[in-house]
Amino acid sequence: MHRNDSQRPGKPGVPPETLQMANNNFLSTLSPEHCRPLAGECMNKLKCGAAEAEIMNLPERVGTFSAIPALGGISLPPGVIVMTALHSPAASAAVTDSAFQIANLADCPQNNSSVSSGNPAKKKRKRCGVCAPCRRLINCGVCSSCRNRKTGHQICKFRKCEELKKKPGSSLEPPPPPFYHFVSISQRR
DNA sequence: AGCTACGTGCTT
DNA sequence: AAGCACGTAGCT
Repeated sequence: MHRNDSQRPGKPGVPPETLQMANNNFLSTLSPEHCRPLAGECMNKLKCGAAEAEIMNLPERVGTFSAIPALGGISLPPGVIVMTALHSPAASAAVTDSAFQIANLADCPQNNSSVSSGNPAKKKRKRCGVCAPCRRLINCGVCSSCRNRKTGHQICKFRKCEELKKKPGSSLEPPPPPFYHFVSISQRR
């Protein structure tokens, strides 16, 4: 049958083609469960252990700024908007409320120790983790890459990183340095 | 050891 | 040019 090897069993009655892509395909919420999609793969896998803990604890800690260790646990009045430059993994993780920041964090060069030196020439590139395809969590199951998974060894076409689609040499834009993130502590009073 | 998926050459 | 097939890097 057409059971794709990458489709999770999920609901028995639902054929793979009718997977609610909009629901689970993106990291819209932050929970360990959501971060454990098919094939045991989760974007860049949140390797920053401490930072991950910060993320998970965030909801309980919003309100005072103890949620941002980098700020030293400062308490701020409601309505204050904090602008953080995500240079510090800890700070970025603490203010994270979207997959963008998570991916950014996991993808930060400081944490990329795998390609640690030597010849960058022949190394495999890694997905950026922030583009729409990268944020997609579930294979479509119908594209050629999904169907030819056994022989093709390619990721679902809808999940193929935009950066990896480009030729290795053609990354015109250097990575944007600090990514400013606005946090509204209390939207309204 | 096994799996996923990037890189690349070949085919269409 | 696009798609397919294969080797293998990188990771668990």
